[in-house]
Amino acid sequence: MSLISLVDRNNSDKACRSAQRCSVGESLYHAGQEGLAWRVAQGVVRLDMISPGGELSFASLAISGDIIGCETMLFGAYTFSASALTQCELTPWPEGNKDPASESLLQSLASAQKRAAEVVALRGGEAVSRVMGLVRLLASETDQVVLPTRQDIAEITDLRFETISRVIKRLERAQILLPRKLTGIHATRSFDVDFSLAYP
Amino acid sequence: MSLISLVDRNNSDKACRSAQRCSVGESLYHAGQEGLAWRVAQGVVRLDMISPGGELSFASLAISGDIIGCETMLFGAYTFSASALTQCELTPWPEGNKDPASESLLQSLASAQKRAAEVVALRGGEAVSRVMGLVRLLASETDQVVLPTRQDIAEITDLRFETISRVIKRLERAQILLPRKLTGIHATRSFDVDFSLAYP
DNA sequence: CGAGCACTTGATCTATGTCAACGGTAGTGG
DNA sequence: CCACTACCGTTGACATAGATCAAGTGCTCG
Repeated sequence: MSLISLVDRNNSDKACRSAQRCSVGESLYHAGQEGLAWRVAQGVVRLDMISPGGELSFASLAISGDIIGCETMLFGAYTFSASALTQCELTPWPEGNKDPASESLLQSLASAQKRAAEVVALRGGEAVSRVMGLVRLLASETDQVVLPTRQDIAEITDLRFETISRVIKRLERAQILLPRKLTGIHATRSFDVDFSLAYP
Repeated sequence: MSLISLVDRNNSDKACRSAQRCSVGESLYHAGQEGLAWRVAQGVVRLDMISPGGELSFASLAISGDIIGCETMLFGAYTFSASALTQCELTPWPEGNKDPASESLLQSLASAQKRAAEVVALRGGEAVSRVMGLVRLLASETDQVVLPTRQDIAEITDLRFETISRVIKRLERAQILLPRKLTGIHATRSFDVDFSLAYP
């Protein structure tokens, strides 16, 4: 968990009116700021909230199709901070010039509740199954993943990064995760590794 | 976690068109059934989903103001099973005869996301703080709680009931939870105890 | 009375946390 | 170019919170 003051120095936030592509690890917006609501068109977004101690702590995930930041339309400020866990694409919401249709809002509400249940499941049970749960979520439809940092995975699953490191190594040795050093387009950070899932 | 076949034998579900009061522990509806969507007007509801293994596993909480079961309006069946963690009151949703206004849906979406973050927080950190977190959630606005069974608390916080028992006893001895045997109206089960929070 | 359920408590085990050392890869500045 | 710092990741040794197993209490219900 980084201190807010540190996070605030990161000025790479996205805030314009058109569709946005963002790369792994990138910060999208911060709690307390003004801004738009977005639909996650591609990828997985990590949401954090400001804990009583003033640090950012993991709050939830949003994946393809989910709406994030809609609090701004009610309160004029984001409740959560958002960052990209995988490559992702955001489009401003509500879409086009039409009013948010209650049909689509109802769908969003239902899928938000489903998502919540999935995230809750990532924080229960044994370490291996939590990590695999997250990997499956990240890999959904792709079966190729660039994993977030061990620290990110640790905060999402409520484990320690050393544990995550050991778990992932174990999965590699068991040939369940098959690493491939990234050479091409996707590699944004030196330590990025592309994994395929042997048994998705 | 009980098997579905066992749970299905419980026929005490609520399903009529008017406001419903339900007492602690009562089952409200089951995943897969048809039924209405509800607004939780009072109390706290536990939602479970059917895990891969076929058992019911804790999915989320809904508290005063939240909308539950709205999936039925889209899919014709509940995704989750619901049961009352505290005394609670449900009103059919959408309210009255009006269409679900997109304003109120937007609010519901935002508060669902907030709720998700709260539930996630109940599954991280030390045992004591998880339990206290839940107790505070249950006691919000009342500072008097009838706790759910240790087993319920255990499933919500991803701990074991023996651990919950030890934690609660510890909090009692530290005078943070002040037990009072229930005599009156609220006691629905022999083992119910009313707690006040010393430092809410 | 016996069976069932919720709870308590002790003894012991273990998965995960904690601490610490080390390697690889930028990036920065002299 | 090299030294230096800052991350990210791996691995070992050891500590511990919580899990597991087991026994026992009190209450209710038939």
